[in-house]
Amino acid sequence: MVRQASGVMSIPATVSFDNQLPASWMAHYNCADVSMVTSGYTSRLWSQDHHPQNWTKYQVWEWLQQTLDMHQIDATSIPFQNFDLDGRQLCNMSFQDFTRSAGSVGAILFQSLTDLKWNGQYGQTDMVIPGDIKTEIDADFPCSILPFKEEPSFYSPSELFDIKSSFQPNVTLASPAPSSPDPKRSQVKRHNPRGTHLWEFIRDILLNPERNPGLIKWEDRSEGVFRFLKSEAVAQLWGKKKNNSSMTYEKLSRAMRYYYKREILERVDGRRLVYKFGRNARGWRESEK
DNA sequence: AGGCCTTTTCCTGGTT
DNA sequence: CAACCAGGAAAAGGCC
Repeated sequence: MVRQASGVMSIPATVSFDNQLPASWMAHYNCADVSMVTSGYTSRLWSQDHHPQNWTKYQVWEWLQQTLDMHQIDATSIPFQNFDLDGRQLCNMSFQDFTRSAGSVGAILFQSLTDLKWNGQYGQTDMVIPGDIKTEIDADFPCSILPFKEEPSFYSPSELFDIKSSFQPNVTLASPAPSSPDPKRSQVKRHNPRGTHLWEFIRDILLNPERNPGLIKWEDRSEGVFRFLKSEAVAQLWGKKKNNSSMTYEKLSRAMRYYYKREILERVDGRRLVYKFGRNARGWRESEK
């Protein structure tokens, strides 16, 4: 049987980088309003009225992640702890500081920051994404589509609600960063970026109510119970993300059922299209203190 | 190269 | 009957 290529990306289930983030980042992350972070955050991050100079450490971290994602650079290839800085400190770094802190990737980071400082927008120089949706795509799909699609515009603007996972630290980075900038480790590593797991994709739709066109809704926000309103539409969107035009709710739901065993989801009996986040699902609570 | 992991695909059978 | 739900089985791909 010939099966369709799907361009699947996956992340080891066991990855966690909670212990790699500087304490200050985690503190910020824990205190952050998740809905703010996932919806308007990225656009605010790039906007003129939020100059890099004024970034918090957490925003620096966000920028770092998104820039790496844009360039398909493995996040583990740079020592994140060298960027435990706020925006002011970051803006004071010279080109040499960047290369010292991140090897060859430092040049890319320097370029990104320079663009943001002077243009208020990144990607003026080398991005191939056309038009007005560029920034939005970059921000919203930091690690999903660029690597496989030459033309990310296959996402129509209406589909550009945030499907992003970058705000969730425990899935985006895979392994401990090296303690010092090793030139070999710091080389640009062109491999497939971390994809988003299905449950994260679902979660991120839920966390963007204002931009989620009635696909999934919370049934019980505090308990993590949610319901699919447009099951096939969600499946189609998931399929698009995976470059798989034959995705259906039937198949998506099979993948969802595999999460029961791993306690990422809990079964909700007797209610059609209803699921509940389990103890191993992260990042969906309003406050995760 | 091979094993692990997360889906994807298909299927049988049951339920709403 | 259509749309779901439950899982088994096998395989696709990606990653290490």
